[in-house]
Parts: sequence; structure tokens; C-alpha cells
Amino acid sequence: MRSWLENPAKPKLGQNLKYDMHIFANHGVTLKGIVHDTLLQSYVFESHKPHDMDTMAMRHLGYTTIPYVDVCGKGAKQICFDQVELGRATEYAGEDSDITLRLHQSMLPEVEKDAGLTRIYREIEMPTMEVLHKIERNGVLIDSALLDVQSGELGKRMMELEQQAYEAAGGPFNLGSPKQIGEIFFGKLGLPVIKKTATGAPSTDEEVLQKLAEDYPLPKILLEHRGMSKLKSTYTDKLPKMVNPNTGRVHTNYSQAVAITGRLSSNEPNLQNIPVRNAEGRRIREAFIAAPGHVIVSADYSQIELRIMAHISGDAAMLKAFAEGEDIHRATAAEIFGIAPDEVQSEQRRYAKVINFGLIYGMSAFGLAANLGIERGAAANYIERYFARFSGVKQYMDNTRLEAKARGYVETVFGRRLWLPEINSPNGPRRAGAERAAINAPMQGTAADLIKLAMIAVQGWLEADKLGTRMIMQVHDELVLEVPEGELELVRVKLPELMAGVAKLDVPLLAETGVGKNWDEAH
DNA sequence: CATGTCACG
DNA sequence: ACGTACGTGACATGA
Repeated sequence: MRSWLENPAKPKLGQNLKYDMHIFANHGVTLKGIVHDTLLQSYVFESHKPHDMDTMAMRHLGYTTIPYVDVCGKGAKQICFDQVELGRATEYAGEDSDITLRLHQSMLPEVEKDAGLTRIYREIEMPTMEVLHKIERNGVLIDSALLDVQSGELGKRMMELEQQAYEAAGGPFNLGSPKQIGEIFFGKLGLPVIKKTATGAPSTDEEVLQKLAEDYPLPKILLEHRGMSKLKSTYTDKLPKMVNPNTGRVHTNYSQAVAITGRLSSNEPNLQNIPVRNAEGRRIREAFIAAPGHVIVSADYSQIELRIMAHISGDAAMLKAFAEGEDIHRATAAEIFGIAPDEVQSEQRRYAKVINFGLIYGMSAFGLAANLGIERGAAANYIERYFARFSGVKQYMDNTRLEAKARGYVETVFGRRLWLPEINSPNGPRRAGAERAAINAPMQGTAADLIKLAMIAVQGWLEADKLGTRMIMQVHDELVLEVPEGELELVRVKLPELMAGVAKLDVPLLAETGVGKNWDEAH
């Protein structure tokens, strides 16, 4: 079938074609002529609903598909599809093709009822799929030897901490078991219960341990052990095991239809949650390296969601701050505290930064108070002062809530629709959650649209100019490239230009780059 | 498979 | 009185 598969004039449609492209590529076949993907149609039409074929067949066609487990079984007794009896395999595969076409015939018209959705589908999601396919195949080079050394160090230190913990607790226990920790803390040692989990058990999360560590020795030991355990099991032990023996690199999968806001997600392994916030964790990034003769270039959007808030709300003070290239948190602090920007103290700037982040998430006075460690009344006061100074933002938030309630969805700048099924729920906490999501979704979603457009532009440029530079990761507001040393100066100029120029908003977009032999240096 | 926890933007 | 910042994925435990 190669000649048909590779013929761009023969149109193809499928469900999650990025997967099929990988299978074909593994066998030296380059799938061409991709015109439609029902996974992406469903995602653009109804991002909050399931996109698996069985569920969609029932939802759109009222049709019950042959369950995969009926054909191949499950668990230890599962067989591979190539072991299925041919007649049965034919029936299953035939249905698969038939249903895909019928889903396409049902969903594409729904997408095309709306010009914005059509654009998101054709100009963003479909091209993004092909970019993601290339990024996934490129993979990332990992210094496994370095991670092995780190694993050894972590393991040694963890064993020391275990002994200390046993002494403090008066006997051995499993440090990885919240249940056993609870029994020792709140039973045996009689420590106070700070908060409870969703199921009513006493919590032993980081916040609780920090609080208890003020008065007792064991929580501190546990905190250090937890941090190391996380690094070791999730990263230093695991990443070397994920290296593909054929390519010598790690190949993540980007899920393009999971996050209801339009963001990507990364899995097996997740390369979007590699530690960065503290020095110990950041060492993991030293193991994300460039091939010989290459460097890692990282480019990230500066304050992308706040810029989008300024654009969407049209708030004059915020637009002005960005237009003049000010430090946005400093400018915010100056407004809230009623002083000149150069009079802002570092503590005041920190407050303003927490408020700015909180706004993006639809914060309450309670949340702000908890985050700043201040009284709720004081937090309410800051919010009030903020909204007095940034009245456009206040108006945007109120309008967004009303719009979400009236229509059941909100939109990104590019017209991506973000549905909020619980916006009119009689359940108060659920409704409040949907209201916060309504505030956040247009900003997070527009940022997702922008970086997808940037990825399409960057990949288009790399191919048009036949460069050796490869895109290797996306982390929501950051693109990571592996660059031949000879192309470094070119990439350092062109990459941020493309990212910043991908759309003309009422605020300037800014992308900042870093370079290094590894991801830590480049960040 | 649910739960608790914690890594990221 | 309740619950409380948005969006993800992965791990270990334990039923």
C-alpha cells in the first residue's frame, strides 16, 4: 500500500492519525495526504467530552461498537491483534474504518457551523498534529550515566534518613505510606491533625509536614525523604529506562485532545513536569543534553497569560505597563500601594506577583490569604484595591462569568470554545469551581493557541530553510530546540521573532531565549 | 483501581 | 456552614 499511503493526492482521514503515522514511520512509510482527524474534530467541537471511538460512536451515531476486549481479551490473557482470527479481525477493523468515516460525516459539519472553530481545527489543530509527530520522533538525548550517579546519591541519603526516621518514631515503618505515617503521627506520637484529606483521613501533605516541622523532628526528616523519593522514582530511576534502544533517545507522546483548555499534555514519560523550582530538582535537567556539535536552545513566552489578560480585558493600566516594557509585578505593586514604581519594596512586589497569579486562576480572598499567609480581611482589601486600579480587569471577570452562565462556554481570542457544564450547577462549590475555570480558560486557552501557532511557524521555517535544527520539546509556554552550533546565531534571532510575531494582539508578545549544553543551562 | 502526594506551567 | 486558584501526569500504597 506504500504508493497510496505516500501519495499526497490520495486523501486520508482517521482517528488519532498521529499514532498511525508513527506505526507507518516505524516501517519506513511516510503517511501523506492527511486531510481529517476525527479525534481533533471532537476535541475542537466538544473538548470536555470523551474522544474515544466507542464513546463517540454511541454519542453521535447511537451505535455500539465491538469492544476491543471482546476481540483481544484483557490483562494477562490479552492477545496481540495479529493473533486474532482473520474473520474476526476483519470485522473489527472494518467497523473501525466505517465508524471513523461516519463520525467524520457527523462532526465536521458541527465544526464548520462556526468560523472560529473551523479555523482552530484546520489552521491550528491539524497542522499541530504533524508538528507533534516530528517532535516525538526527534526525541530528546538523555545522559543516563549522570542520572545513574544521581540515583545512587539519592538512594544513599534516603537510607540515612530512614534510619533517622525509625529512631524518631521509635520503630521501623514505611516512609512512603501516608497511612502508616498517619498512624504514627496522630496515633502513637499524638501530633495535632492540621487538615484532613478528601476522604476524611488526617492529611500528611507537604503543607501539613511543614507546619508540624516547627515543633517536632520527624516531619522534617519525612519532608526531605519525600522530596528525594519523588526525584528518584519518577526521574533519575525512570528516565534511563525510557530510552528507546533504536534511537538512544527518549520519545514522549504529546496528547492533543486531553486538556479541556487546548493545552497539550505529555506522557510516557511526562516531559512537561521535569523539576525546576529548586536546586536539587533542577539537577535532573542537567541530564537533558544536546548531541555532539549541538546546543540546547530554550525559548519561553514572557508573562504570556497576563499579557493575554491585558489584551482580552483591554484594561488601560495593564496595557500601558506592557506597552512600556515595565516589570508587570512592580507596576502592579505601584498601583496597589499607590506609590511610584521605583519606590516598590521587594515584599510589595512579591505580594503583587501572588495577586497577579491569583487573578489568572479566579482567586478568592481565602486563597490569596492562604498563599500570602495573611488574614482573609487583609487579602480582601488587596483584591479590592487591585480592582479599583485595574477596573478593566474587574469588568472582564464579571462579564466572563455572565457570558459563561448565559452560553455555557467561553472562548479564546482565536475562537476556541471552552465548555463549562457545571456553570449553572445547583451545587455551590461545583458552580464556584466552574466560575473560576471560566476566568482562567480564555487565558490558558489563548496561550495554548499562540504556542501551537508558533510551533507551526517554527517547523515551517526549519523545513523551508532545510536547517539541521530540531524542535524537541514543548512545555506550555516554552519551546526547546536542539541546534547545530553553526545555526545557533540564526536560531537565537529568528526563534523569538517567530514566537512573538505569531499574532498581533493589543499587547506586545515577548519570547526570551537561553542556550546551553543541557536544558538546565539553557533555561 | 482508588487514594494521597507531588512534579510542572 | 462549606470549600476555597486553573490545567495536567506519575508514583507508591493498599484494598
